[in-house]
Amino acid sequence: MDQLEKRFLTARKNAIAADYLHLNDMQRRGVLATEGPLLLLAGAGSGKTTVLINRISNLLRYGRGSDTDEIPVPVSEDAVVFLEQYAAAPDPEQRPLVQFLCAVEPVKPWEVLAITFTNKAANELKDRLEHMLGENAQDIWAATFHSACVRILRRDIDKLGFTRDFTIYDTDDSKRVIKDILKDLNMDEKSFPVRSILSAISKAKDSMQTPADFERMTASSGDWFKSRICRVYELYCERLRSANALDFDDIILYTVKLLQSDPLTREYYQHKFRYILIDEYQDTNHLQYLLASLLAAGHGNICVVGDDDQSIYRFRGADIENILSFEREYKGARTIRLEQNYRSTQNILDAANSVIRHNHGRKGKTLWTDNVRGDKVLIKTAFNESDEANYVVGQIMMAYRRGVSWRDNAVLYRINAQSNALEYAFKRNGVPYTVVGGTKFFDRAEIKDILSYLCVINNPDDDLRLRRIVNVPSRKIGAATIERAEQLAVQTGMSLFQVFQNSRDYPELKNSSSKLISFTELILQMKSSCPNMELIEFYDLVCEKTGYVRMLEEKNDPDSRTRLENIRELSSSIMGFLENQPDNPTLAGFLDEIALYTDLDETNDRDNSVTMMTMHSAKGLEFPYVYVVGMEEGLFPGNKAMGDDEELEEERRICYVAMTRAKEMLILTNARQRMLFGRTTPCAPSRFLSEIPEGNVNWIGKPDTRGSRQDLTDNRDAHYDDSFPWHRTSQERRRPASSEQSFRRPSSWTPPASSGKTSLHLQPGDSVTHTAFGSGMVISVRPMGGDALLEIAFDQVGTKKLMLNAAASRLQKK
DNA sequence: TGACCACAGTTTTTT
DNA sequence: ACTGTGGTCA
Repeated sequence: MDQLEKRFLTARKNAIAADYLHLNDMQRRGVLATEGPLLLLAGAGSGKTTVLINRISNLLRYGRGSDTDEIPVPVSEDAVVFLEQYAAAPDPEQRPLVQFLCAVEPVKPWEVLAITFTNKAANELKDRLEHMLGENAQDIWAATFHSACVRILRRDIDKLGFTRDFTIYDTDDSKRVIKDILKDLNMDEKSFPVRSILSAISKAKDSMQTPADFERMTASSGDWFKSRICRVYELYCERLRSANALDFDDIILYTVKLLQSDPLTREYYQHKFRYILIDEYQDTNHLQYLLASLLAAGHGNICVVGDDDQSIYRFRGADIENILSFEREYKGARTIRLEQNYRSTQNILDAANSVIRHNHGRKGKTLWTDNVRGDKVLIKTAFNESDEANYVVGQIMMAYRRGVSWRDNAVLYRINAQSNALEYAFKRNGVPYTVVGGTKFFDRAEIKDILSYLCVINNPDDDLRLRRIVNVPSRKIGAATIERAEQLAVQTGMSLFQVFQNSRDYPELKNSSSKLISFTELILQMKSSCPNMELIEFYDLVCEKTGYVRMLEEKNDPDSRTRLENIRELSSSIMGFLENQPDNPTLAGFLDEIALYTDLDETNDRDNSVTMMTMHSAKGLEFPYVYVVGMEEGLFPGNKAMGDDEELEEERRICYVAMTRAKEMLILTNARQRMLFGRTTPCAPSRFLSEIPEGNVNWIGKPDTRGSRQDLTDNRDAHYDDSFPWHRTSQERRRPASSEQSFRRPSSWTPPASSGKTSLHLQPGDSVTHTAFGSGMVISVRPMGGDALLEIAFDQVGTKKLMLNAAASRLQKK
């Protein structure tokens, strides 16, 4: 290689790097190292998504130009000089020419596969890519493991003996199947809990054990218990197969099987995906690892991003070993650590680092930051859970008066049950809050019912969902009838629906035959009108013709009203689907989307309330003020983790995740006694608290330095007197540049006045009574064209959105 | 076939 | 404390 070529290579690298000067050194290395296996260890708040996005943009712009010594075209002195100048002083105008000179096989969008775990993450990735790359980004496969696999299976699953219109069973569907099997096998649900059977099956699938493999394994151990479960597993697979259904594990499992068994399909995808990126690699299970390595085997360009310290999903199969042994699995892998944190203050990071250092099975990373030292981490020991809740709400109210928005606060807990005491205190003090998690929209019975109708219309042979809705609303088709029909279905090999249709031919169904047939006709009639209608009109038709809506209207109690509203809500998510997915606006397309998309409640950025959620749900989020409650032995770490090192380390990682959510201020609280599951028990402070260096904390009411009497008597107002390190105003504090700043409001902020024709003036925090929904608290008021959208948290029926003018006559301010 | 009562379980959650 | 479920009875 001559001198000029050497100069060219250096100049090329520098010129490409010049496009990424806004990144720090490590981030830029992650962007430019395009070839071969790469492990990106991205600590909390280290700008991981930014690296992913820029990495993809680099691939599309320059291909492997930044990471190869190839020189595709002869080099001229002029070109080298030009690049050297560009690298020294980049001029955006020149970029096209730079791209022309530096690119080595620029990557096509459809050659990139970017996999995430959640739809939310996938969408965020897509949005940011589109923002950076424009239309081009549309063709990048940015998807969750499951949606990518469904896409692959919809093309080729017939090679595995399913048909391409397979349905997807969610966890509830799977449970239903297990329950049915247990009944058939005369097995007791108490000795064989559905949950643990399901997890045993999931585990077997994760290690690619067929029921036969499973049997072989258990036969040698002679474990009767396991052999029963094995039988259930066997039947479970059979039933899903005959229903042409896949559960969530199957989606990955069969994709792996397909790729393993069918060379053509395998080679197609291995060739197609030149570059593979996998986010949150620490959360992958064994099957997902296999899938990734199968796909990457073609070009070998696999980049995994993750943080072993944030692996908190062991209970659902995540195998931390995948990330720990990446370098061993992929020869020649490079590792880049992103350790600069842009989120938290020094004190918060020091505290979090010290806690996580107590773990052994980890890669080892130490986060550092340029941010200010900030306030010390605050630990508050409260008397009991309601004292704790009052303290938290009091601190948040004090901060509010100083100009901190409600939404700048998050309260994190280990288990959902802890939210009760908090909600009570927040309600009583009129502080708006939102609980994340709990019952999901798509888990509500009425939603499942309506979706089941749609599934059955889409595919009448879907026995499972048919059974769910055949008698809802009541059509006088009872359990006995269904039981008999089911037996016939098994005997004849027909689906339940077919048996219903032919019920006149079977004496044992004679009595209910007319009811059954009018039901099947109802379904078929709807099915035939489906192709001729807009999906949204069809939805209304289904709601009406099935009598489901009428059933709820006739009941007319608060509960039914909520259900009706949810059904209407579902129609708006159909509209959302139609907006986003113009390519496949069919019923089948919608059902596919819905099956993998459980998380439609986009967190409303505009409503201003304190967020309450589990530490698990908080992963990936950040808040200026974070309260972690329930820092007690037995709760966090939980009793179930005691004495199990692996579990304890997982709890510690959860603690690390929770602590690193905080940007400015971290408050940890524990109670000296707590009522949980109806029992009050004394609690010792969590071991994690003592793992924080004393220099980084300020512990209020540490158990051995203060009596408990005081807390008992004036816990209601105690929080106003507690010292809180407010020695600096939040405006003086240095915060990293981020979009979160934009919604900070001045301290004089008052909620927008409600407008409109009524004399009712409401603002967040007001208590109201509604003639139908009972008493509640106004969470937000948003003016809207002469009217206002109210969001009210009712004590009995949950949070509702109402239009002020329409609701005014039924509302009264307390 | 539907209503009522007793009883058990109760981490964390996505797809 | 609370909720959901399964079994029993009218």
